[in-house]
Amino acid sequence: MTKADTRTALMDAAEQAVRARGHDGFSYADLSEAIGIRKASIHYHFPAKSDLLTAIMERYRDRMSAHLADIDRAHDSASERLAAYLDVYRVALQNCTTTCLCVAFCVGQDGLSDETRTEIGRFRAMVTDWLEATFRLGAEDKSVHSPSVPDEEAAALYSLAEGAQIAARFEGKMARFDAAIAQFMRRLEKAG
Amino acid sequence: MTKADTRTALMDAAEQAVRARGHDGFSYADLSEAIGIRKASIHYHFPAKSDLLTAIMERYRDRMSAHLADIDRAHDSASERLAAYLDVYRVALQNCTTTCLCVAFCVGQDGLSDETRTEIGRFRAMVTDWLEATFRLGAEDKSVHSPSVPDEEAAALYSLAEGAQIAARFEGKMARFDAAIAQFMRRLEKAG
DNA sequence: GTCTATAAAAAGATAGAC
DNA sequence: GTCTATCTTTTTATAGAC
Repeated sequence: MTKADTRTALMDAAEQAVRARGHDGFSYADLSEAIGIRKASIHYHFPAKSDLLTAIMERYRDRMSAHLADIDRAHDSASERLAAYLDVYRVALQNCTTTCLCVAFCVGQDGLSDETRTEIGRFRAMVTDWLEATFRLGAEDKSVHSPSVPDEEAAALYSLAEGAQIAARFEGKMARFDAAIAQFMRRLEKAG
Repeated sequence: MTKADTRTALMDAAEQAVRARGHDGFSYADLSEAIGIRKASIHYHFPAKSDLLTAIMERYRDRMSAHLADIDRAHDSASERLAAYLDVYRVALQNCTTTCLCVAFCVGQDGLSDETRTEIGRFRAMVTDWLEATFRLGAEDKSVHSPSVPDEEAAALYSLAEGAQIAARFEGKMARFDAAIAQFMRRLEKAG
């Protein structure tokens, strides 16, 4: 394993752990067991746990940024883009075993470093901006029914997506996620 | 302080701690400092931490049950009841310093005991049932505009309320909560 | 009921050999 | 880069005096 490989493996294991158990719910010992490396060696890659937490949040933001760009490339209408957005959150549930990293971090955020919280803030701002822009497009291309003001639509859909994850994760049923977003989905013009 | 008083003080401190930092984000040492009692003494009231967590979730369910009954007594229309419901979640934010206990517990739930999780399940079922019944009333009394099927409305509003809490708590702005629910609020008939 | 004393285990982190 | 060894602090919990 190269240095980069080990680093990636550590970040992968840490991200899964945070999403499943929260940032206080796992230790370097857990990662040690997960990827087969000694506890002390992890400190070479990430001196403090907060460095690791910041790194996975930063990576998540990059990933989401790429996701949103892909969505814009793949779909022209606001309705298709918003449906694809919700699908990202749906997939992140991993059959109700995890939430997205942002939801997992936001609870108990008082225990996070300033750096990690800054990353979360950047992530949320990016998603909110994209949603607002997409709802503005929806007002233009008429693909979203009974539209409200874009910033309220953005705030509502973001909250709905995260809340739906919490519910589905707790109940262990993907159907719970789909039920929560069903009403919104009916506001979207079917792709023709 | 009587035994009951100490028990209550411990539960109050624990509930605040879970809502602010998550169930892994506080220890008996924190409670010890908060209420002025030795760590060891806490074990007399709650032998294990999981007993304490279960107790506060159970109490929260009782409190919410009373809340919902109060709402039904105070308001006749579905629209007024749903507005009052959202206000409960608004108040629970305590100026963006805490979420409701249910949101705080649901993230990192894998670390909870079966007993605690059972209590959470009962809580969620109770709230979902009440929301469904209230949306059925809304279909009757026409106080909710463009109604969908009650169970989807219930799932959506529950998720919206919890997601709005996460957003407002992270951003530290009550306005964020209000923005997320604004669209829904406009579907409600103003009280006359 | 609450205290002191204690302990076993876990967590985050560092030093230095290889 | 990863290891062994070590350390400090924290966490949860128990025993027994008062």
